Amino acid sequence: MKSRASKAVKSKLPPTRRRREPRIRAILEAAEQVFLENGYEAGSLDAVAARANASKATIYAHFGNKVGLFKAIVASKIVQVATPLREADEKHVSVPDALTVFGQSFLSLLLSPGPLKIYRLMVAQGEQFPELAQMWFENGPKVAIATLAAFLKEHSASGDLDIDNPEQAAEFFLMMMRGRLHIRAVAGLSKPPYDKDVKACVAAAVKMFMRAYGSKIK
Amino acid sequence: MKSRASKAVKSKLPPTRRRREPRIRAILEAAEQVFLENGYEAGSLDAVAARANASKATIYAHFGNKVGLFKAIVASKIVQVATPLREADEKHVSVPDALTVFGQSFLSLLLSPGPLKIYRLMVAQGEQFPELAQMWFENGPKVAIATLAAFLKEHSASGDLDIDNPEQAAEFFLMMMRGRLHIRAVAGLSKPPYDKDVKACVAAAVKMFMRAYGSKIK
DNA sequence: GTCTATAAATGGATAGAC
DNA sequence: GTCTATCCATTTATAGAC
Repeated sequence: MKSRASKAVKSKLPPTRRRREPRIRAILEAAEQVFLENGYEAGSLDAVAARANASKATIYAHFGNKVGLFKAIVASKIVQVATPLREADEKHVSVPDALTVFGQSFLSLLLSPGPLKIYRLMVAQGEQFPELAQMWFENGPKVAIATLAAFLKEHSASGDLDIDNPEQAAEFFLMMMRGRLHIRAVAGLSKPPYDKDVKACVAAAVKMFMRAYGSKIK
Repeated sequence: MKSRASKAVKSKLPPTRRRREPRIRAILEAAEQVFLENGYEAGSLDAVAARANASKATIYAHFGNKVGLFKAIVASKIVQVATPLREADEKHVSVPDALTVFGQSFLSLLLSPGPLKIYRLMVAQGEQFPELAQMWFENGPKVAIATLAAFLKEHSASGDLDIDNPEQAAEFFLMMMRGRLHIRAVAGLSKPPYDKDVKACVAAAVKMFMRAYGSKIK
């Protein structure tokens, strides 16, 4: 059923023409597809090899075993999907506007396919791969909280907000935005696009947040 | 390694002595253990049979196939762990006190082993079993929101609270309580007991909630 | 470095006896 | 209703050639 035309490929691409580490990139891409789509248990190395147009022996030569390949691919994907979080610039007029912009980009990221699949993997396999779970938490949730907390602390010092515990307030805001949206998405109960829901959730969360923490002195 | 002394058992328990549906109960219990502990893919029917001291053929006779057994066991477990949510009585003095009591029991439930494992299963396999995911959401998150929303609506009408959208406010409160606690627990990054964290999270959420929604007229 | 071929084990599912 | 025994597909992993 799953025939691979490896003979034809081999004749068309002589060894010298191939770049160094020729199959590694293909294997990594294939593994990302397979594991993120099917999970760790259901993702087979046969499927990875077929998708990468490589042999299983090559996979073992480079990654040792299934665990090694899984760790490599998930670790790289974690960093990859988390990078947008580190590019948070705030040059906005009012605090609510800044919260809205930040919130929308954060929530959109959270609901996009990559992070959603990583979340599923971490929830399902976190106990089996503690280092990955740790890495995911440090690069994802923790960064989001810290980034927002810094912003809140700043604007609390300047009198725009009235916040005792910026970290906690940041957590509250991020959690409130999620509401039912994220939980339903990860369980497969809702499908994209989420644009409209994202805007509504962020707006509601901003309103509630300002009601609680908006400076009364003005 | 996994030898089963089925011969001895058979001679000691004659057919008439066994209750009706003799092996079903044992199989169900074993399946709950195996699937909740290992997930759907990694949970094998061999393991279920061994734990139930039954044969795989008996499993197939009763449940048809692996999917059938999985659905049966998860559906029953969903109802089982969700029942405490439906027993919410509120006869407390102040609104903050009621929120605290409700919040603590809710958050403790959310972090206890059963619900935690069901959550992992639903996140990992939700797309594969939409009916189960639906059932879980209706019996879990939805009930929690509805219960709290009814309480909030009541106390908003009586002037204790100042809330436009009770459902949304309920969602906010439930999400705020969770904070980092739930996400870290499901990913295996923290272990019980959570008692101290639960109290702290609930107290913080109640404080923030009252700050936003506490009636100003009094 | 990469392949083909194959070993070794596991796991879902069934046939047939009792 | 339950068991033993078995089938067959899949899957992890390796040996050895090129």
